[in-house]
Amino acid sequence: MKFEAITIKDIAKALNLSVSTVSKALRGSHEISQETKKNVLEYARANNYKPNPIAQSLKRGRSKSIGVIVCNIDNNFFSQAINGIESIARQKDYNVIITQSRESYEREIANSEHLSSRSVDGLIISLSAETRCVDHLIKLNEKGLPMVFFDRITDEIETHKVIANNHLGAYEATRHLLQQGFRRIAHITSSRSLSITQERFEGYKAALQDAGLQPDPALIKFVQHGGMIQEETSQALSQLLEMENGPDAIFTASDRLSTTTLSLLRKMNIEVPKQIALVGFTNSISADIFHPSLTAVVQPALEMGQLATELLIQLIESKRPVVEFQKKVLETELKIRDSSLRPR
Amino acid sequence: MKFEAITIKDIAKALNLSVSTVSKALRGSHEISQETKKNVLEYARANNYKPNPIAQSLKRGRSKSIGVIVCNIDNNFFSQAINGIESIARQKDYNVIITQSRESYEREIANSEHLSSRSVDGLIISLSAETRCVDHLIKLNEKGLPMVFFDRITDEIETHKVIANNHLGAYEATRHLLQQGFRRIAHITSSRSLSITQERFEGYKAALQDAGLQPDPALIKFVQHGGMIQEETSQALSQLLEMENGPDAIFTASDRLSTTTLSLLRKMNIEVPKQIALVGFTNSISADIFHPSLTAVVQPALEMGQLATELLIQLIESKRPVVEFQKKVLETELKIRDSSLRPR
DNA sequence: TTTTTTTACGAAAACGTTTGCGGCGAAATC
DNA sequence: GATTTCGCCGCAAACGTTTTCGTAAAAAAA
Repeated sequence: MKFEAITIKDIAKALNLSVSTVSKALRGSHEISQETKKNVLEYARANNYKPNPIAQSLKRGRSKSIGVIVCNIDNNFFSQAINGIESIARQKDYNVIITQSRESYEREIANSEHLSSRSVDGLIISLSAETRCVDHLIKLNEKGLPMVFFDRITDEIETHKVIANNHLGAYEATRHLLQQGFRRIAHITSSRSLSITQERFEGYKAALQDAGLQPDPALIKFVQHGGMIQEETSQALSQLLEMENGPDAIFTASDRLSTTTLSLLRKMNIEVPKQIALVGFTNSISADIFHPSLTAVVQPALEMGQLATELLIQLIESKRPVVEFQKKVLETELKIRDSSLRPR
Repeated sequence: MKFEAITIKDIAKALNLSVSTVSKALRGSHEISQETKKNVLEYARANNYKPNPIAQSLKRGRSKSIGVIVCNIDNNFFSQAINGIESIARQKDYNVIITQSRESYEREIANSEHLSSRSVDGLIISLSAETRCVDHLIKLNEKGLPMVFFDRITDEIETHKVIANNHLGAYEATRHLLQQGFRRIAHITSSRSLSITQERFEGYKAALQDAGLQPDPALIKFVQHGGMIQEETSQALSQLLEMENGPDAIFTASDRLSTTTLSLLRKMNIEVPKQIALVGFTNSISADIFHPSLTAVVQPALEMGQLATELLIQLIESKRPVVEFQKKVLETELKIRDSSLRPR
């Protein structure tokens, strides 16, 4: 509110009461008579009184808001997760401040410090691709700021975590390609430092090994910024295509990476899946109208966001310090479409 | 910060100064000696002092934050616009609180009130599809809360507005279809109450009329929630397809509507553009890997977000009340791809 | 030396709340 | 009738700042 904005003081003056009485009446304290309460509540409602959250924050030391740090909003997985976060937060009367690291370590630090100094009551965070060191978060955590990690997590901080079953998701995707008869399956993935990268990589390798194949290092490409910088993806893809004994299929390990790879293959006039098959992690709602429609490992993004938020609020509102932390693993779903089907 | 968090008081105590002196020193006031300033600054830096923004907000009556209300984050146009908003905001040291109306009038009201009571310094808003009455915003505006509309605007409030050239964008899209030889061009669009709906509708009609054609009301479908509810889109599309003299092309007027329509057509095994051509408004970065690749009117979403934010901050920081308001119109771009090409 | 100006700092109020504590009148207990 | 209890309310401090005003001491002017 800018101009007027009625305060407790105004109510007190109007009703000939003290501010403390009004405050207590509004909060329904037992030490205020029914009649006074009624008067105050009525007057408050009639004049559209809204407590000033800034003052409340200052006084109570909590802001009823939670901060979110993701690498990028403009990404189906994260925007869906944010929908989940928002739905729970609004239900529990918290509000949400969203920030983007854009895969930059610097910005992740800046955002986390900014949020904490703005007194968010807790943090939901998915690490940036550049992040190798989480000291900035450890510091905040030690100061008592509750936090929950989701998707891209770290082992260095003990707190609740929510992830998809990346290992199994990647395993199933790779196995599916193997079942279709592909043998030279390349893997384009994100920064090596990311937990999701490692987990999905392991799943990929496990599937190959279970099929009696050795992973070929030449077929594995790490893209530093997870597809945010198209040039990086393009370079990785070109290297694969220039091999004398190149891949007959590609498994891409992140949302942006998958769409970019498909787009690049199309620009190069490489037919999918005829020349190269493709399976990717993606939460794009348009995967079925791609050309070809894209076989995808989809994560329960909405549920992950919801769960992370529930855990965070639990942490925030817990009376005694929480010492037992959970790592929730939600299942992915493999949606088989055209891009991975062996042409007869 | 939770536990410790060093305050001005702590600095004052440590340096044997008063709080006011420290405060002034930190802000570089001229009435503090160089030496004291140096001491204070040094101590502050050494102990990682960060002013408490909550206290500052309370004192100064401004929060250095701006609120954003869009219908849906999970939408390319809006997530790109938000990227633009965030980039300018961070540059000018504001932070951004994002909320979603999800096309609901109720939630738009709730969000706007919540944001204003949280003392955002200004509002950037794109109206929901359900919104017919903007009294809630008029009230806030009259109270002195600066606001800027973008994309889905209203004539009932005098303030800065940022839109794309919807009329021309729609005109060009329709003309392109006409040039390709299509004659029965349907139009699937959002809620009638939306400014973008009207502007795009007018552009569509103008193109038809300039080609000597009369718009056929039977070919025009208004979808209440702008494609957020798939069933609504599906129904509109079915009605078009069941006509005895149905359309040979469709022009969809919003992001979600376009992808949903393409998806539905594919599910129905209707070939695009062979049986029906398609042009849509969309900012999807994947439009070129759709099947078929989608001819699209794309809006300068990022720039729109940036411009809206610049205008808002201008409004917020202006000394005297602004009375002259601008309506910025940015040009769209028609990206011609396969979905609209007349098969030979 | 006395007066004026300047410099450098502190006291205190204010922003809008919440909350512990003390007080006062009336009812209840003895 | 004196004491205790209890219901109801106000005072004042506190949260961390910013800002106005007052005032010492030092410097400059007389």
